Amino acid sequence: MATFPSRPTIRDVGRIAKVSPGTVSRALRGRPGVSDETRIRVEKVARQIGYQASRAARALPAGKTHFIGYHIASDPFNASMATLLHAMVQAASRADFEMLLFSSKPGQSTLDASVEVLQRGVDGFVLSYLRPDDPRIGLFESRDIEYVAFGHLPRGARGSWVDSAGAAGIARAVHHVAELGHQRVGFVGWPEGQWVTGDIRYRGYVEAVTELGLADDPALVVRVGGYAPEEGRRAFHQIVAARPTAVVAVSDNLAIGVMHAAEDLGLGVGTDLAVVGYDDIPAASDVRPSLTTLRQPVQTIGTRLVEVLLRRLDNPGSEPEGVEIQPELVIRSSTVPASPVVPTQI
Amino acid sequence: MATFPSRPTIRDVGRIAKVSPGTVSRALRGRPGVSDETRIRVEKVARQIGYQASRAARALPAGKTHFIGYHIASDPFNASMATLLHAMVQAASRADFEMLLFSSKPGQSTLDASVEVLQRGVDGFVLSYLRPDDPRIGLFESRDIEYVAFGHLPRGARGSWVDSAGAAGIARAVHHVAELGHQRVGFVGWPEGQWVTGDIRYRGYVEAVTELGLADDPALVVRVGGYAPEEGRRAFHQIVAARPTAVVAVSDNLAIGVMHAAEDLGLGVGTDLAVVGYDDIPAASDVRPSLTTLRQPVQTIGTRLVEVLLRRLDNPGSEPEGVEIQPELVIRSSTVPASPVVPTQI
DNA sequence: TTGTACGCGTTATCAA
DNA sequence: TTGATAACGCGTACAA
Repeated sequence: MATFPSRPTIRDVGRIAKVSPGTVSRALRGRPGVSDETRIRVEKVARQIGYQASRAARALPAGKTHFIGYHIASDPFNASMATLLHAMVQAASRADFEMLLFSSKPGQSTLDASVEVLQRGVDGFVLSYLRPDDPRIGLFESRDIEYVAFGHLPRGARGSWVDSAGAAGIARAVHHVAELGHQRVGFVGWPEGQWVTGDIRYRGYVEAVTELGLADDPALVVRVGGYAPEEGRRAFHQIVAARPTAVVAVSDNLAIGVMHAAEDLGLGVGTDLAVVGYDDIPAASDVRPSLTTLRQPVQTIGTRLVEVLLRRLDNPGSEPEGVEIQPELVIRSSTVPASPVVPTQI
Repeated sequence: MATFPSRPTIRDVGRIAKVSPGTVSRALRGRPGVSDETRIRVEKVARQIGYQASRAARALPAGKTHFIGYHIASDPFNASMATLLHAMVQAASRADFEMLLFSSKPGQSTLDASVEVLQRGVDGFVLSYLRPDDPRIGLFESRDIEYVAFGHLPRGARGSWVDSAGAAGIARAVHHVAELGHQRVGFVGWPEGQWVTGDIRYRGYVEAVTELGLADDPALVVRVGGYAPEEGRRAFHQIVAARPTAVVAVSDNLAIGVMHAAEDLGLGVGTDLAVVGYDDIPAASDVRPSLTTLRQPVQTIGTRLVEVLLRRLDNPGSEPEGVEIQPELVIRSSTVPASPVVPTQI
């Protein structure tokens, strides 16, 4: 690569390839109206001098920034973030897009932060942590901004989304422990109406319990607002009086908290109490007993999110897509046949 | 906020505030030559109509993109990534900068990926996973590109960096287990010369062992190339013949692997074998026994990284800064007084 | 203290 | 198939 004193521009390419800047642009962007011969020559020169179009200069006339915005939350328990982001960045780069990270300034709403980034220029958004009444949806839909959500959309939203099949997944978990002989299956979830995805997972629990004729006791259900294992621990203490012999949680972190609570109470996880998580974060295989869980293929999800978004960006009129990915039940040591004995009381 | 049909531009602000676009720019960017009265009026109008300068239009004439590039690696075991990125994004946004994520395309080197984003336009880089002979350093220094590294720099590099005090931290861990009575302390590290930070941590181990007069047996030291607990597990199997009663690892994930190996061998962690990790990832408090570890304040590190970089971006002539942050030894259940009994043999 | 005019690197339009 | 030219929205000299 010839070393240039400063960044080579489209004019440099043009001068060397003996064509006008306009032709260089057409050739490199794959637009029609360029002879194959010229296109090849231009591409070769561009490669040789290491030409890369300036983002800014490209965005200005075209009105397209080639940026995808992602609002990053402060969630220290999200162990899969690195994987998700990496997958998104990879998928984006394949289509010549880049991921722009932003977050809310202290006291600023996610909505306002999104508006700010939007005004500065992004072509679309990937949304996480979506609430049922999330104002971002209204904003984007009213302004025709493309978005795709990680997680099912609330009723009424007409956008694209990618999610693991939460209802089916949780139902699968309930079936699994039921097959092991458990009758009283607890559920540790998030507050109703907090996350769309959380509500769906709860639905899977209810459906499975009903279908299987398991104990349908409201005292077996508990909801927590956060993500930390500690919340799962407190949660289990709240339902232990209802004598669950198995617990299904909406996340691995909460499930690990349940395991800690069992330890507090002298209950043996796997023996006295079966526990199932959701996500399959690395810690799920690190804890002892290792945690049975529903594996969410985060990498695939990240890739699909971006692919779906880019497809809509390419043809704005197209139908929104919803992609559901079946989570895989990974059976480990936290679920073994139910103990015939009633668990120890506190 | 008045709703604009499309993005409000600097002209819109000017028209409403009854000043020229030039004055709007000067007022909003805090440049001299604007009366306080005018500046306040302009700022008010800008706020009212929700004006945000277009990134592209701003970058073009100024030659400054207000982007910080970060090469995101695919490391599923990096549980702190979300926290680090969030801290960096926050710190950047305070100074009106944004974080741009990029990664290497399949088969592409980190260097080439960096050159690509650089040509497209970024003002500086935050570097992770830095190797002693990392070619990025030469590139950036020869082209006067500002960068700051998460981790100590290799000898000869003259850039800024932020790191936890790895040598002091590991030494602190060795002192801790020595105080508990351990004489044969193993070390699970990365291959020499692989990561600058890894070599420094090893130095802390050697120094402490020497200073304390502990067993200085090469068979107590083992290095692994990866990050997965499984690597730590294999590592411990390799050094168990040297009869360590304590092990210090360069990461929590490796330490957790050591705990698994102890389980394989029927050794009780905390009783037969003391284990210390590094990082304090969430899983460190999830495993049982909970893991004693050196807490790396990732959030602080992320903030400082960006602050240090921005300071150099502001005054390019300034001296590079090196910031060392003391890790905190968090004592948990994996380190208890040494057992008087020789550990079980395989 | 403020306004005007130019240019940044690219893409789109229109003419050749 | 190609070249010339006019934006795109902003920052900044320079002029007023």
